[in-house]
Amino acid sequence: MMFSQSEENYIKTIYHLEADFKKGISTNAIAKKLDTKASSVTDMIKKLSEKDVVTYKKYQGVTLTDFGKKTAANIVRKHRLWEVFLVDKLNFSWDEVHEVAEQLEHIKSPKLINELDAFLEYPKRDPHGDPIPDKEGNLQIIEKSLLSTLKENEIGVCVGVDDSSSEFLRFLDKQGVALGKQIKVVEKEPFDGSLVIEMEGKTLSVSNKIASNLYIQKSR
Amino acid sequence: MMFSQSEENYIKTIYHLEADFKKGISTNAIAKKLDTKASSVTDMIKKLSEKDVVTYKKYQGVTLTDFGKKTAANIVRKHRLWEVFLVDKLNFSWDEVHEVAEQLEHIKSPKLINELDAFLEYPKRDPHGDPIPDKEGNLQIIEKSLLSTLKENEIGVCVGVDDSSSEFLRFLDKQGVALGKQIKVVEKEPFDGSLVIEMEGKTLSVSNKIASNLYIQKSR
DNA sequence: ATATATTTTTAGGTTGGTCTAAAAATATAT
DNA sequence: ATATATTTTTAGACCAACCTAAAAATATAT
Repeated sequence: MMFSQSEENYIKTIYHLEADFKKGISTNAIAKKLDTKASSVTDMIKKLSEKDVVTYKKYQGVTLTDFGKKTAANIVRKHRLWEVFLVDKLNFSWDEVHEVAEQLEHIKSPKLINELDAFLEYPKRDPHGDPIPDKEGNLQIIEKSLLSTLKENEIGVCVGVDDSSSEFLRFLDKQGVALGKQIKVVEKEPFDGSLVIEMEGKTLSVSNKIASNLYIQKSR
Repeated sequence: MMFSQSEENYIKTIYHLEADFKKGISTNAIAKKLDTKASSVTDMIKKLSEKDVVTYKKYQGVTLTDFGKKTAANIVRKHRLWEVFLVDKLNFSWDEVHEVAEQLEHIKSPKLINELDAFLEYPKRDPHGDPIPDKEGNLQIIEKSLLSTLKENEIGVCVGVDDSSSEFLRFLDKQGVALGKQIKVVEKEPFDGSLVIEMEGKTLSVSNKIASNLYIQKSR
């Protein structure tokens, strides 16, 4: 089955929404993510339902079928592999990759994506720490916690970001925060939720907003 | 100015046709190349004319403006750089690259293409020997002659193909013919236009059809 | 429980890119 | 030079993907 770019964008969006909110994704939620109107979403949902990508009952929201999930995982796989390519080979920084990967993910060629995977030496994560689904659509889940949920003296490694907006990522760059770096919570400030952390010997203070968008894999 | 994929395909097609037949490309010629109907071409031509990509007088065919030429060269640049990438980095063979490059050429990101160019070490030719336009749209012309026009005992290097169909390219692969190989015409057979050549010490006979699709840069 | 607000769907319209069929312009042949 | 053939354009339609505005269904508040 072949999908248009537009269809692929809907499929991917529903996939991401399901990861956050389980089943029954609302028309409005999709419309908001894709920056379209609810009526457009209804139209597309009907088409995707015809194609057995989603199950749909009027007014009850939408859920990906197994086929839909697999299709979505494949698009995400392509998106994230391209992101790795852009960062590792073409000197993009992690805040620049998204919009280009949004285009590249729609290129249709199984050989291309398999060869790219091999060329990049089968990466497991994209530049933001998100896992790359394998050919079958399975993706390994990592134990990760928001930095803001760590207790004092807990130690972990930075493995991902929740918000991946350019502003946030550039801010992290400026602070010297990057994936793989070890972080130790030195002190938590109950007043505003900010916390003092230690990273590469240096001590710095991060606001609650930052801490709620940084994922840490706890060491134990 | 931003162009749709469809517009870009028309622009590129007109560019290639102009390279072969100078100015005033006919509606039918474009329709044939793009495998569409003449009426569709007329519609699109009007739009491209509005956007100052082509000059157009009813019934008189179409010619690219300077702006159109530059736009076209940029698309061709992208197409050919991607072809180099596919062959050099992803193990594609020269007969497999075209349709994927047809998709990749529409990706919009100046940074992407400049970094790709650098990553590939500024290649001057694509895998079929065709020149890659530079950022300004200039492309270096090489002195090349069809193998069929060489005289006996003339020597040259294989620098390109005219027909780049998969069948032809795979045939060349089978014969051991590749870009950069030195070829010497040993004998010309006036009867059927076939000729005997010497390549890497081996002697082989090639039909006129082959010889009329292989470009040689003469040594002198 | 009823009224009000919100969400979702329907109905109908727009745009880009395509098509067919017919009309108009140009080219070719005798 | 006129008739015929070919090419090109126009007119009108279709489809995908979007839109607005109104109607229908569902959710919320008192």
